[in-house]
Amino acid sequence: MIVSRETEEKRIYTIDEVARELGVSKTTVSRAISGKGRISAETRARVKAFIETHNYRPNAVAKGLAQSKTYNIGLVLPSDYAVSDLPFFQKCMAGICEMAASQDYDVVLSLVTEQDVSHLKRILNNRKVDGVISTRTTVNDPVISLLREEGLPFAVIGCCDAREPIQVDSDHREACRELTSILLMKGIRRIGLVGGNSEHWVSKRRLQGYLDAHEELGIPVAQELVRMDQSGDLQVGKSVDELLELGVECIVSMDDALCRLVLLKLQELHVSIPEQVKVASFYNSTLLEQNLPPITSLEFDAKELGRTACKLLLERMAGQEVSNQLNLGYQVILRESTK
Amino acid sequence: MIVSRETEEKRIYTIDEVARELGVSKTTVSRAISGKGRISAETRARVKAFIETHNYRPNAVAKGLAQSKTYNIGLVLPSDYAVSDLPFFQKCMAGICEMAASQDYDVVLSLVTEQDVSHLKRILNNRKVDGVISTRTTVNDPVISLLREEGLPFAVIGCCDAREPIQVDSDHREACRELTSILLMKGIRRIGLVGGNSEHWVSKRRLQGYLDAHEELGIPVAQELVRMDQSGDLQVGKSVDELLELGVECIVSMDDALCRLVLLKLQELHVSIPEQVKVASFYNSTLLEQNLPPITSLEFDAKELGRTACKLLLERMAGQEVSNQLNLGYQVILRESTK
DNA sequence: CTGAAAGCGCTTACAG
DNA sequence: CTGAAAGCGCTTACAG
Repeated sequence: MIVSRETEEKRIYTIDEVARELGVSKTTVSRAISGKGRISAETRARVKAFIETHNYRPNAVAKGLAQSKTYNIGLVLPSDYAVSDLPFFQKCMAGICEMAASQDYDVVLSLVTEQDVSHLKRILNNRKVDGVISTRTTVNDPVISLLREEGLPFAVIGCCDAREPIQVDSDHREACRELTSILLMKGIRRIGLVGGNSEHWVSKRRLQGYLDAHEELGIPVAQELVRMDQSGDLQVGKSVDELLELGVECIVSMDDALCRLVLLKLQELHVSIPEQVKVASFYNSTLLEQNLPPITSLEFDAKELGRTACKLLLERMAGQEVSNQLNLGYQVILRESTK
Repeated sequence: MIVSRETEEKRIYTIDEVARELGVSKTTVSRAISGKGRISAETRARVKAFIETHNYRPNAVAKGLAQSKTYNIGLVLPSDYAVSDLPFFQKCMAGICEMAASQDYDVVLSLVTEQDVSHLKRILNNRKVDGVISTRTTVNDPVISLLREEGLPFAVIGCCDAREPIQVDSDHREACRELTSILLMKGIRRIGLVGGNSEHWVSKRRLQGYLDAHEELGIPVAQELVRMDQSGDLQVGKSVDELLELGVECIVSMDDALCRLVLLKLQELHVSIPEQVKVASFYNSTLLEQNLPPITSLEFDAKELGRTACKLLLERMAGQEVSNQLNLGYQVILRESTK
C-alpha cells in the first residue's frame, strides 16, 4: 500500500508504483500501455484495468526523454503580421494543433519577426521541439536559415528556395492567374494590382500569376498598374487615385486589408462598384464579409494547409520519405464587385 | 577524444561528455552552468569557456525531468472567437510569450471551445505543462472547472467565480461606466448598448458599468435600449432598426466586430454619424481604423495583460504568494463619432 | 570547492 | 510471455 485512502483520488502514480501494486515489473506495465512487445492478453487487461481505475497517467516528458523525443513541434508565427492575416494564421494553427494532437504531439509557440528570430533560437537551443512549422516565408528567410543550420526537420506553409524542406502551399500563382484570366476574358483590360511586401514569396507568386494570365492571352501588361509594397491608408489611397487617373477598370488587391483600404478610398471618392470600377481580393475573410457590394475573392483552406504541413512533418520525423512540395487547391468566388 | 575533427562542429554534447573532456565531474559542470552551489571562479570559467567554444546546449527536457518541471506553460485559446477578437488574443499571446521566454519557459498551445475542452485535457493528462493561462472566461467555464480539478496553478485573463485562480483583467465595468458617464454628461440620454454573448464575463461586467453610470447620475435606464447576445449582420441590423425607431441617440457596441455591423447598417440607412446618431466601440482595433468618421473607443493593453498574467503565474509556480486579482487600466479615446 | 551516487519516470535491448 | 538492468541527460542531497 502506498497511499492512504483519503488521498488516493488525487495521487499521481509512477509506473514503478503501478508495477509494485500489481506485482509485475515496470517493463510489463510499459508494454501493456504502449502495445509494443509481447504480453499476454490477461496481463494487459489487468494492467489496463488498474490504470483506468487509479487514473494512472504516464509522464509524457519522461517517456520522451527515454525515447530522445520531446513530442513537441514548434510553430513559428510572425508577430508583426497585419490584422487581415490573422484569420489565416488562426486557421493554420487550428489545423496544426488538430493533427499534432492526433499523434500526441503538442505545439510550442514561437513568435518572431524578420529582424528578430531570437525566440526561435532559444527554443532550438533548449531542444524543446522535434520539428518546426513556419507559417510565412520571405526571400532570404532568417527562420529558414536558422532551421537549416540546426538540421531539424521542418515544414513551411509557403515556399522557399531550398529543396529539402517540406513546402505546403496554396497555388498562389495559379490562383491569381485564373482570377486575372477570368477578368481579362470578361473584356476587362486595365487591371490594377495592389500588393504587399514584395519580399514575401506569396506576393511574388501572385504577381507572377497576374503576369502569366496576360501573357497567355497575348495582352500586354501596363506596368504602371502594378503597385507592390503597399501599406497604410495614405499610400494605398494615393495609389488608388493614380490608378483611377490611369483609367483602371478593376483593382485586384493581394489581401483583404489592402482591399479594405481600397474600398474606403473608393467610397470617399464616390466611385461606385462595380459600375465605375470593379474590385477583387484574396482570402475571403470576415474582414470583407457583408461588404456591399459583395467582393469577388479567392479562397484558400488554411486549416487544411495546417493539417497537411503537420502531417507531412510528422511523417518525416518518423523517418518516412515524404514529398517535399505540395500545392493545395483554391477557389475563385465570383461576386457582384466584378459584375 | 570523443569526436573526430570533421564532425566536431555539429556534435551535440551531453553533460557527461563535457565533464569527461574537462576532467571534472558532471556535478561540477552542472554547477558552473546553473550558478547553484559553490564552485571556484577558475573552474567555472574553464567550464564556461569549453561550453562556449564547443556549443554545448543543456537538454532542457532532461533538466526538467530532474527537477520535476516541464518549463512549459499552457496557453488556452478559444478556437471559436470572432475576427475582431483576434488582435486582442494575438497581443495577449505576444505578452505571454515574451514573459515566459524571459524565464526560459515555453508556451504550449491548446485550442478549445466551450463544448470541447478535450485538447486541454490531453495536455493535462500528459503533464506537459507546469501552469496554464486561459484567455477568456465564461460563466461556468469548463476550462476553469478542469483546471481546478487538476489542481495545477493557473491564471485567467478575465475573471471567474472562484477566488484562488489568478485573475488579471482590464477593469471593464469601470471602463464602460466611464464611457457611459461621459456620454450622459454630454447630455446624450438614450444610449443603446449592443452586446455579445451575455454568458461571457466581460459582457456582464460591461453591462454593469453601463447601468452603474446611469444610476450614479440618477438617469433611468431604458431596458429596451439594451441588446445583448447579438451576433451576425441580420440580428444586429434588426436591432439597429429598432433602436432607431426607439429614438436612440448613441449606439455603444461591446466590440469592434459588432460596431462594424452597426456602422454598415447605419450606412445602408444613410444615417449620418455623429449628426443623427453617435457611435462608440471597444478595443480600438484595426478593424475600425481609418473609419470615417473616426470612432470613439475604449482601449486595453492586451500585451500587458498577457505579460502580467504570465508573470504572476510564474511567481505562483515558484511558490511565491501573489495577489489573486489585478485590474489593469484602460483608455477612453474620444473621437468624432461622439462629437 | 568537488565528486560519487541516487534519483526524476519512463523505454528497450537482452536474457530467460 | 516476463523481468532485471542499463540508459535517456540532467540535478541535488550527501559526504569529503
